[in-house]
Amino acid sequence: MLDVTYIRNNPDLVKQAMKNKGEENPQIVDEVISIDEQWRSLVEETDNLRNESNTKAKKIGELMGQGKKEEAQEIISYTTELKEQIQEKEDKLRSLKRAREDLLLKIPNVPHESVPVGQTENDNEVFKTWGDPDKEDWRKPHWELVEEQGWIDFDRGAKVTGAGFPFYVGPLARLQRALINYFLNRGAEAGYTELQVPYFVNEDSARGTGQIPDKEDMMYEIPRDEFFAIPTAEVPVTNFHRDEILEDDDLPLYYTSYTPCWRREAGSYGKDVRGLNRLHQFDKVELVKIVHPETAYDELESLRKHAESLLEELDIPYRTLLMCTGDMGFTQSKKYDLEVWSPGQQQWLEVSSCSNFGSFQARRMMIRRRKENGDTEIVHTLNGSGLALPRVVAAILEIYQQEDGSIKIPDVLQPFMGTDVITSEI
RNA sequence: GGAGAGGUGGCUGAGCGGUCGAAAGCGCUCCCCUGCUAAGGGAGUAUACCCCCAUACGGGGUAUCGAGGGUUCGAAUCCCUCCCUCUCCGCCA
Repeated sequence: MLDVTYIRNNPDLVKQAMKNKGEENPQIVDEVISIDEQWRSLVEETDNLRNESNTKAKKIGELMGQGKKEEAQEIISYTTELKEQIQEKEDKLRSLKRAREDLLLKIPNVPHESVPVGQTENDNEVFKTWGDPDKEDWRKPHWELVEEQGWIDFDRGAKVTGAGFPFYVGPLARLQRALINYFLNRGAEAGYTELQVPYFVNEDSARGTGQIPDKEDMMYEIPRDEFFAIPTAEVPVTNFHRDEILEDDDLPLYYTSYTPCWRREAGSYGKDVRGLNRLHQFDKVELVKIVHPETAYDELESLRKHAESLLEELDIPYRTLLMCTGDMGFTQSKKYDLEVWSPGQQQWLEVSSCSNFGSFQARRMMIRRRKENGDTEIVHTLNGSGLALPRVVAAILEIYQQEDGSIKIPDVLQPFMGTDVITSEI
């Protein structure tokens, strides 16, 4: 959510940002400003009436104390009238505020000037390519391999829960655990504090990071207890500091957290959901930063580099995309996607998305910092995956597979695996 | 799940229908005194929003005493619903 004052002072800039992001109705900027104006003038009127009412109520108290009941009674009949007027205005105020809020929630974050303007994924900029994607490849897609070897059981997963909830068996379960450990350790080395978090969150938290309104369809719900299963660790981790005022000394805050993630993925079927490409439950190590507004874009670069370094250490070819305005998402001001090369599928798979949200999330969550002069200021938040497991696993299975169907283990994972190769016999 | 107690400012803790945004203590900040150490004196010290002044500073107002609703001219104080914490019982990893 953007600051209304900011919108009021920069209406054209916000409208242009909306157009660049492919939003169709930039005129809601004008609507917000108009409603805000009405709201503000009504606030003033209402506050004045309340002031009068408060003053009179005190007077009544005084008179009652002195036993002057009749005089008090006169004022009471006046304040009773006042009360009705106030109530009327309060109702109007409430509906104006809600209308303003509804519109504000429809205005996306303003992209940073370094973000390329564009409509679709074709306008994203290839920021960096690392390693050598093998375009002509004999290797099998990971789903064939894992089924042959019995490493991932999609069918039993479907029996036990449903499609998109696989079992990882034996060496594959161990491989995932190795990756989780590796990612968490690397996060710790880079200064991220590890958090173990609740896997269900309440409505306020879902609202804080922007899953609701609008995106509630992505989440599994537990209606009886009014919880949502987290679609990413971002939700509990960022909400960790909701409604807090942080000291400047505390900033920047870096957190990392491993969690399963649950996503309904309603409406996505077809070939890009094969195997590990898209699941309803998957594991992810998430990175979250809460930072001083002035350093946010530098923090985004270091976040991106950290995520990239993980892929480099695993020796997996990847490319980094700088997302264009139209493809970056509603809440982001700048975003990089990291994609690994899948030789078995001959395509790129997204394994991380590193974003700067500016003050957009923090404003909804009221995470602030204390400035030198005592004022408060909304902080900036960032997050990125470091990394999402299934597609990294898919890439490892495809890149590291050998002709006999065994999988070499990347060097950095061997200490966690206790072996340098996995075969069906393990 | 059952029974009881409670949720007040950074913390401790008063207040139980009017003059309470809230005593007192602690902590913190600034100033004064004291030539080290210790101690003493004074002032300040929640958040959000609106208005004035105007971009620093300042002034005025409104709301908030777990959350939401209600009673009342007036609620931290009374009533209702919900959330959370603590104690005992039950259950359990």
